[in-house]
Amino acid sequence: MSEIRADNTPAIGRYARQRTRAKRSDLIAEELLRWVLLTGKSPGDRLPQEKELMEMFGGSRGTVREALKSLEVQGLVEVVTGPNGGARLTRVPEDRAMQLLTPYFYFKDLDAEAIYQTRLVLEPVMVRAAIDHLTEADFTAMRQTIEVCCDGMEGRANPAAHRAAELQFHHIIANRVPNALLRFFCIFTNHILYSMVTPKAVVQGEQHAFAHHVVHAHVEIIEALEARDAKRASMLMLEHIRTAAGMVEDMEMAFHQAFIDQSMAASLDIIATVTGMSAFDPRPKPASRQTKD
Amino acid sequence: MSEIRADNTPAIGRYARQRTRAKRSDLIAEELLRWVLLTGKSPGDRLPQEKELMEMFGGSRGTVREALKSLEVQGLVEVVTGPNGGARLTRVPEDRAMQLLTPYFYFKDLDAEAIYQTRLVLEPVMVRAAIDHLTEADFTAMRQTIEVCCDGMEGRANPAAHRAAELQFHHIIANRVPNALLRFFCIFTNHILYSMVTPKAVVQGEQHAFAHHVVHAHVEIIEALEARDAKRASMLMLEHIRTAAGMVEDMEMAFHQAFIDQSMAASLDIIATVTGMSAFDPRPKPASRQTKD
DNA sequence: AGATATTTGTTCGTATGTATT
DNA sequence: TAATACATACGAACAAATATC
Repeated sequence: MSEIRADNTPAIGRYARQRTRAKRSDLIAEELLRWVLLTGKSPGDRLPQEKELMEMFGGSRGTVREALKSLEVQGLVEVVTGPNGGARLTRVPEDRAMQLLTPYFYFKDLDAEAIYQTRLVLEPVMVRAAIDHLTEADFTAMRQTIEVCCDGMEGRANPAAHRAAELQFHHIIANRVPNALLRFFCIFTNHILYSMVTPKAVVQGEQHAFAHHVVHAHVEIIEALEARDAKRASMLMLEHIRTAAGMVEDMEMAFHQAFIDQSMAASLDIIATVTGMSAFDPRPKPASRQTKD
Repeated sequence: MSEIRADNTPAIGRYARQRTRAKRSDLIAEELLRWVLLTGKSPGDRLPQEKELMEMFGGSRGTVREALKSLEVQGLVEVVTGPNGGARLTRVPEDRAMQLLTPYFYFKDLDAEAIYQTRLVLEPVMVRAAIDHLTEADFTAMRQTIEVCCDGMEGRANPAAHRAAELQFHHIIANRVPNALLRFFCIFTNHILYSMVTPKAVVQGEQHAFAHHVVHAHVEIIEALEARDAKRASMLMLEHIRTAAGMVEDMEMAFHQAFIDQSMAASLDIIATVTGMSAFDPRPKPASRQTKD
């Protein structure tokens, strides 16, 4: 009745139409979170331990643990073993938030154009917002990224590090945007660009012109930033992104279709995992009730 | 070595420094996700069932279930009971993604200024991006939101519905932005505004001037949109947000400090929950082994 | 429509690992 | 070092949901 919506326009603030009946563990997670917020807990405060939770919500150990798992995955609590252990309320770490949002774009077929269009909007604004908050350490770090880029162009740094450095430059600026919402958007955009575009761009050798442009632009931008010339810095950034976007499109870069998080891509042995799951067994298996020699 | 970072600048693509030893269920969740991506599964495809997963990863039922729970919470899989049931790969629903990201801003102390600053950047761009993709149904829906606003001003619609309609107008436009990344940012910004600002703004009666401005601006914007006049529509939107931002600041609106998700705020009996947990017991408790009769 | 088989959901009891004291 | 408190993990059984016949 009070709901207004065009065909596929979901109403704001409406959540998971549960096609299946809500599970008990989900209900408990919800209730627990509500309880935590309403009792005014702050980050660091302890939640009741598992036994108490079992009593409070009338679930078994396994169920309560699944509920806790839910909150843990969302980055809302951390849980540790030992005396004084248990679940503690936490601030959601920034990387966790990005990690949680990334899969949403898995099947969205984001291409370089979409990402660069977004950067074109955000990065100049970002520069204006951050320029008065950049520290000496930031400038030093930014210059370091440029050095790595130079090394990369001459083969003295590996391509992955080179690419990372290019984006790290933007990350350093983004990190000084005071507005948490805007800041997150800036950082996440670079994160997603890094996640999706790195591999192919790095593999191909033809990005020399691209790399050259990046260094040149970054140097100019640093100068404007140090002079605290917001207008010029913003304008340079706009031109930089615009130019880079054009070059990237020319490079006809391919994306990994099922783009894998950097966390995985970094640590993985893809081959081993694909060829046989036998490769898996990080721990020698708890062996709870096996004879121990 | 290859890592370059200013003081608190986290490197892009780096993830949860695990302060505690990784849990087995987390490892399994990670491996499973990797396996799913590498075997080229598409949304809708089935994952192995619990029994198989236990063999694949060498964990007990409970452990495997916690891993599955992790993926489920992230919106990556849905799991159903019955024959041909089990976990299926899914596209992460948009509302799920927003839900996951929202808690990150719990303790960020976002204020109206920050949100409106972000809208000021995004909304005019959003208008340009969406203008060629708005349908007749969209215009109809937008006009309906305006009607509700008018009703609200005259007390014929409840304040909550009134406020929702105001934002729904923007949501309809945002929903037609083709760029998935930009679209998400626009929608999420409105979502967070709705989550944080609604209650107080609605409670206070003094928003009449605000409501009046909104209706006026929205009517003008619709006209420009229907004329497919991107420049004018964008400019009107910019003015609209700027004006609204000023009025909102004057209204000195308070936020709920521990802002509770709409999903919760909607369904909750806060009082009941606070006064006594006894109020909780959505199901009469499985009563697995209790006498039944 | 009803019975049945399949697969997840939940429970209990118990053992193991780990950090604090 | 030993005792303690807590999470982590295992395994077997039963409950509930759902597709198929």
